[in-house]
Amino acid sequence: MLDPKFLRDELAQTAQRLATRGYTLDVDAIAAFEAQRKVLQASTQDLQNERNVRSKSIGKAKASGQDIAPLLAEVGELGDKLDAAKAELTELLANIDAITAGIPNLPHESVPVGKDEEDNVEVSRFGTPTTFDFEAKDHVDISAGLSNGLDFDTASKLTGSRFVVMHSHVASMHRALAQFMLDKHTREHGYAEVYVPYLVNSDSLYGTGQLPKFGEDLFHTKPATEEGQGLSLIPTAEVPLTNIVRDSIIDETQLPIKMTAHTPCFRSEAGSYGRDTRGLIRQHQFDKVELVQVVKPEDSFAALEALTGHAESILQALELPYRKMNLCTGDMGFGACKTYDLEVWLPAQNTYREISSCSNMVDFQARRMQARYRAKGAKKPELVHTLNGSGLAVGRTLVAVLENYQRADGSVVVPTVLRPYMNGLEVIPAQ
RNA sequence: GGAGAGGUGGGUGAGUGGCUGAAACCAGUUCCCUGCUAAGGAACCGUACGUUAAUUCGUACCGAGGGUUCGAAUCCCUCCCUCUCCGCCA
Repeated sequence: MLDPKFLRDELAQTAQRLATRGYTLDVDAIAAFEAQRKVLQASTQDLQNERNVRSKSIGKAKASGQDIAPLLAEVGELGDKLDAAKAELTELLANIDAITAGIPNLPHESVPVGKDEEDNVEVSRFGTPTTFDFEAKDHVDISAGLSNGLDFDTASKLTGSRFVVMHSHVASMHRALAQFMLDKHTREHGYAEVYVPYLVNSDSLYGTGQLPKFGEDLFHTKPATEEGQGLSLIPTAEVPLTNIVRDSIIDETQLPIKMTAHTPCFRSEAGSYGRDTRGLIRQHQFDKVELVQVVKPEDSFAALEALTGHAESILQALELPYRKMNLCTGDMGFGACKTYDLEVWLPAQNTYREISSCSNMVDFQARRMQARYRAKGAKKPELVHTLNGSGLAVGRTLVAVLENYQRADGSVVVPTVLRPYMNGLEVIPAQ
């Protein structure tokens, strides 16, 4: 959510900046609603003041034994007028809320202006794309030669499409990857490990920006109605981790807060029917190790660089070739002010694919969550800045390892850093 | 799931219809006294929105949402959460 004052005062400028990300701000509607709001709010408060004053005088009159009947008669129609004004104001505020809650974040000035992923800007590259002196297989074919490591048929029997069952060494490598990531972030990068619920309420989803606009991307435990309090499966650990600081005022000395969690993530993938139907790339359920930081406003852009570096360090340790992209205005997520995507090299697809997305949300989520901190000596608490990033998506990392570490005989080498987590196994043998 | 008790400001905790935006204590901030590895005294000390020259004034908020009333932290209803006992269970 944007600063309502800024939105009001800099309406034209806001509209212009939002246009770069393909969002059309209804300037006229907002201006009209705001003008109404100001008048209506003032008049409603005046009515309330009058009622308070009169009620108080009734109380005093009664206490001193006077007859209060005439006073009561005077107040008669005040209540009706007040109720009407309140109702009108409530409706107006709801209308304004509906608009502002759906406005995406403003892009940072360092974000390239562009329409879609074609306009993202490559920042850096690590490693050189893996090449083979045999025809590279994709992870589905590779795993088929490894005791059916990835078993999509059984998963579709159990549940449906876009789910997977993993077997034996592949399952254990999947676990090893998550363990390795958590260990690295907690031991080397200063993140505190956190275990969180996988079901969250709608307040949490509103706080991080999934609601009210993107409810259809989530799995809900019961139909999400307007009043519904049904729980939803988390689409990312960003939701529970970030909402830990919702509705709280943090002492300055507690910042920065750096948290990491390994969780499954559940996404309905409603808008991607034909895309990535093969393999592990786009699943309804996947594991991810998430990084979240809560920082002081002046630190957030430096924190984004650091956090992205933490995610990169996993790819580097696994010696997977990747590139770092600065997302353009048109390709960024709803709440992001600036985002780096990390894209890993997938030989079979002969391309780079997203494996991590690291964003600085600045005060966008903090304002929705009312997450603030108090600086020493400051009278007013100030909104914190929040950041999050995948460190990394475990399923896609498994894909990248299988494809980049495959050998001509169908076996797959286990990356050195994972071997301690896999009982010293050096190679997953072909069947 | 059953029975009972509760949810008040950073913390503890008063407050059952008006003089309570909220006692008291602790923590915190500032000042005074004192000079020493302590203590004593005083003041300040919630958040948001609107308004103002202003820390001025106004409005709202005592788990959330409704209701009763001229007036609700206080009464009624619904929901959420916490605690105790019982049941069940990984």
